[in-house]
Amino acid sequence: MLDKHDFAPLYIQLYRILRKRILDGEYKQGEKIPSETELMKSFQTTRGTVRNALSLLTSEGMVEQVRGKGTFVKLQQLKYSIWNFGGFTDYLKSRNEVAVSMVLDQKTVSVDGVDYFKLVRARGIKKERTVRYLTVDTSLLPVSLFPGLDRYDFGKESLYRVMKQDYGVIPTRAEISLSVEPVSDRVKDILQEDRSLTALLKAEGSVFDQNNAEIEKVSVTYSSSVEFKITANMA
Amino acid sequence: MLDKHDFAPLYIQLYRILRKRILDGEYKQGEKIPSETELMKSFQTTRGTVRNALSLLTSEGMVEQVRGKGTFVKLQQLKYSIWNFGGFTDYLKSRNEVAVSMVLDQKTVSVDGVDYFKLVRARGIKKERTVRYLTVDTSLLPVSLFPGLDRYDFGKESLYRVMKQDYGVIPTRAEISLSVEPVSDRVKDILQEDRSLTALLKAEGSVFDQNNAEIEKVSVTYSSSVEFKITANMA
DNA sequence: TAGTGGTCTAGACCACGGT
DNA sequence: CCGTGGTCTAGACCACTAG
Repeated sequence: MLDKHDFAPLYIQLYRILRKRILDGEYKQGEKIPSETELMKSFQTTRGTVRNALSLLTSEGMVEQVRGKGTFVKLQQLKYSIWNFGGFTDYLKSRNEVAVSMVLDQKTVSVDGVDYFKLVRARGIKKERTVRYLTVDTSLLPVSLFPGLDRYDFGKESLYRVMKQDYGVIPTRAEISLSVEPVSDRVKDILQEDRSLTALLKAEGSVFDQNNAEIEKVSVTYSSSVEFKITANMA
Repeated sequence: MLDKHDFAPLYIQLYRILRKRILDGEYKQGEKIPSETELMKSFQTTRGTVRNALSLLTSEGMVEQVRGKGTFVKLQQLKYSIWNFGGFTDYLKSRNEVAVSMVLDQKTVSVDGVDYFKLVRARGIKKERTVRYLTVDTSLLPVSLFPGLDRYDFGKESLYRVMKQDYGVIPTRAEISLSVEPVSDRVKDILQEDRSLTALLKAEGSVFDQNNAEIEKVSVTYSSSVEFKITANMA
């Protein structure tokens, strides 16, 4: 049931409930979920609120609404085999590579009145005696969620391991926008790119936890030697 | 003024009007546009309709709504978040845009002893009288799977519609590799990119049907105004 | 305090799909 | 025909911003 006095708006509460049911398999892939009218009644709310919740799910690609028929679970989750989001270190370990991180900058910044811990790292792999950096990452982590994060040495610690084990925050979903961006000479040198090259692939977005709270704003510039592969299901 | 008997819903009409004013510079970058209440009055409609229109502009990144202050023009280069594979036409239709295709090349080629129908198209949207091309696509379709495909005019037909309806082939999965690639002046001109720009985002890969048979080799070059968005689940 | 956008209610009519 | 989602109306109260 929805709680009028909850911190979150009703439509967000409903959205979370429906989302959980889908992810838990209560509503299965391709199946019809209750109609807007049914949701209205069972959650004792109005259609506007129900539609706000459903429009969130629709924009996330989790359900599809069809006029005259109903709302169906889509769950076409774009899978990707790609670096970084959700486990650079783990990914490399599974490939029998040794991950290395170099902290380029580390400080507290304020954006729109919110304090963030800003972490800029070059990340790559070590082979024999040589290190090859593959990405330059900038992470913004809310101080409110991760107090004392500046105590860690992220040249040695994995950020995601700390988030999970020491703060109990589990990265669950990432919304990422890709673009081609000009890069500075400094970044080119770090990634061992030729100075004559002008632009690199950049991924920018947010990472969310299981409660759909934004836990990290992230921006990653990829070396041209990285292959960015994704698999998309379009059923 | 909005027309109740128009083909398009009121909020789409209002959305188009506001978008035009922004693109024409009537509302300038960073400026405040009329409040929801003012729009209600001047267009003789209700707040729900106004908010539907504004939420379209917001999701496109053309305006930003700030509680207590107002709605401001963002205009960070209008970005289209497009997932091209599996439904360029459908995607645009869902946004009430008109998709346009221009065939740049069309012939039969042989690769490794296999015959393919090669189709090169520029694809984009039409607004009023102007066409804006967003991608340049190259498709290689096996002649064995699609005999007689050269009869179609893909300046008018949707390739995926023909594949599904006329050949019963349903695109199900795509494996795509992203990279930053130098582009020719010809492509720059088509996508209305500055000549000084050197590289664009390119997606290259294969599309498979429900039986996991490769039905299309594809290569897409994206205009820099396209925002390539993905959602990744990392659970 | 006045104005803004954020949320919510309680209705209404419509176009569409399936019976 | 009925049920579905799509659109629209006409209000309401709230939290936030600014003068």
